[in-house]
Amino acid sequence: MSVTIKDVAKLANVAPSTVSRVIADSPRISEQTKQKVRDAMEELGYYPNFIARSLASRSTHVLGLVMPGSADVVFQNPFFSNVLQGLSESAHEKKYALQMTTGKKESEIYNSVVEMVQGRRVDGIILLNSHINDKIMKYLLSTDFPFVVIGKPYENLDQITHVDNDNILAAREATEYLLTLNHKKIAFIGGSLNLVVTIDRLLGYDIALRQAGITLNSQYVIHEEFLQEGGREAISELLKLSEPPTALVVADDLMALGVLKKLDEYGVLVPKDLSIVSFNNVLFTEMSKPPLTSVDINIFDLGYEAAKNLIRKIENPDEPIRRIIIPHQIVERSSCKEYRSN
Amino acid sequence: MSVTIKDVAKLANVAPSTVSRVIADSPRISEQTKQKVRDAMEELGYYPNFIARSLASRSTHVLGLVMPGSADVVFQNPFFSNVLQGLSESAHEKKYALQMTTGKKESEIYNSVVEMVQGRRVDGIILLNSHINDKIMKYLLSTDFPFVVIGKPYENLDQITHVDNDNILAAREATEYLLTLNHKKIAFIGGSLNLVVTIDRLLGYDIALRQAGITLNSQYVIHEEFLQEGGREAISELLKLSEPPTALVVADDLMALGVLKKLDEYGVLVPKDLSIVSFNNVLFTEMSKPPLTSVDINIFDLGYEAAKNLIRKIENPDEPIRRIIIPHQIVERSSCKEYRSN
DNA sequence: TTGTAGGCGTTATCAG
DNA sequence: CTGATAACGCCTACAA
Repeated sequence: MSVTIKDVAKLANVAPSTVSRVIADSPRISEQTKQKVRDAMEELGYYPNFIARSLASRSTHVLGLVMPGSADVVFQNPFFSNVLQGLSESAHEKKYALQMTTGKKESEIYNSVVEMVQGRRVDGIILLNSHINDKIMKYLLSTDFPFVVIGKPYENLDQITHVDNDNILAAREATEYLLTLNHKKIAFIGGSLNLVVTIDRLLGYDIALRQAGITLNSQYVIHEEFLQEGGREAISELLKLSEPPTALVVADDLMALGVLKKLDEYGVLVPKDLSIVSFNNVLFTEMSKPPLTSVDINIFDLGYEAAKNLIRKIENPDEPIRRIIIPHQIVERSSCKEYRSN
Repeated sequence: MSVTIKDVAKLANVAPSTVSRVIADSPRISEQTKQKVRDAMEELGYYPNFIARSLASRSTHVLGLVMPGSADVVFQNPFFSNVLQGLSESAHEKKYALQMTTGKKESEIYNSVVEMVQGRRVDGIILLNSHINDKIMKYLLSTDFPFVVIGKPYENLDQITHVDNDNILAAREATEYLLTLNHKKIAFIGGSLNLVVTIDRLLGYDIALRQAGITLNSQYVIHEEFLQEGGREAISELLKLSEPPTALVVADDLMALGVLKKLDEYGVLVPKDLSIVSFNNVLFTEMSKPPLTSVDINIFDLGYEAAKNLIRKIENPDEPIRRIIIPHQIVERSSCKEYRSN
């Protein structure tokens, strides 16, 4: 069928094993024969068969990416494209391919992962969306198959290499930014408490308030899905309060966009009546009306580092467990304003 | 190392080939031995090695997705996540994995594709972003390796299975919609003319105008990248005209968002002063201010059908070339208004 | 219905 | 520095 190592060997008058060595650029082959073999490869249009190579070398040079359920809203979030871009670029630089797996239900995804791992389809795995009680993480940990998580594992922190932001600090800073602007009544709108990101950002918010001597008002904390629809629901509840907040910490840009929309419907002006700071700093934050002040978490880097460290781990089993923290910074735009009590 | 077909064979007291047949659920094996073998597999925790299976059967059950350059703006477009979602779901249903390949430059991407194909890494390939003079398409065509394109090939239309919208019609309808609202001065803002989508949408726009007896004003046609930044550049040129348009056909939602932003800066009100209809109907169209009237092209389906038809083609080489057209429909929101001349 | 043996295209381990 | 030869784990005639 297609041209194999044997054909090349024959044409170059060497043994197949020699050709193999030339492919690997082994230093123990004379430049002369190398050239001879390369010419033969060229002439025949030879390309190594990756599958055969994988089988023999027991490594695929493929990274597996576990995606949120295909019906999942997370998919729609620009966050996703951004990590993917980082992962993709990093993998490509190191000559690794990226393979993704999905499923509709959690259990389906779990099975896909098991198949990937046991079936030796990939050399390592990247986990997105760290949440409480993650079975996949536990499984991976039990098989000690190379993997990294983007975000922060809920358990076994010191046994899992992960790439994350310091979300506690980030949320704290975001909240402090609002406090600096003289806001006292600051609400928090976040996604599901099953997600570790939500937990961390809520924590940071809480810490900032405490330090400012403000006790957390439980009516000011709302959890919705990380989707704009969620943000919209949340807002009406807040506005009904007898003492509505003057500022909002929103855990995701897309949600913030929904909030903005809803506020507009209610005739609430941003930032005049209400200030908003959100997270992620995705593309459209500067396109919204008003442009959103958002915490840039450098999503691309999250992906880039994740792939990079996974590959490290694959190629060097003794690589220590690492916790990589990607820096963040508040990007000020026009959704916040100093509060004046009159 | 890990448990193989031989271990199972031994435990079940059968030959390895029998185990192989049980895996393939061959009808020529008695239910009795099947059960016996399955029990053994269960007991040993056996999982077939995909790599070995691929090598022997000469098929990988992997689809290759060729992505735009990793630095490319297209990556940022929600369009991308949406096709991916469709591809992913479809592939998963048929038990195929999805593998992506990137590169920064066109040539790098080309090489990745050749490697994928010659290296037998994948069983078929999905091409995104059809443009003029696509070398990858030509290469694939020359090797008659299974592939489908999402969008419309520029050449060899009848030799390439592709999944597309009727973009000419869609653009025509979008323009007619504006004409119905009494607009006469309608401008077109599109992406690069290298992209077939742009060509088609421009064509549809032109047809609609002609039919309405309006001759195309070349100053009304502007091409920019499919990114919001592009949209913003475009707008200032238009507003400088002595007879600025009263309506805009914008070839992409993200661009339209940029346009909206720019218009806002210039104090132009939408839809009062200017009507806008755009394409794709991605998530944020309903979140913008004002919500955008957009042509829904059912992006998910584009992806879903692409994967589905590629798999068909892989599993049945005699499958005819197909042209699959995904329907579209205008979703009316608040960015268009009837034009009154006074 | 089941077993035997060879092959898929490489890499790896020995020799030499 | 290079050549045999045996894996890698599974599939598939062919034989029984």
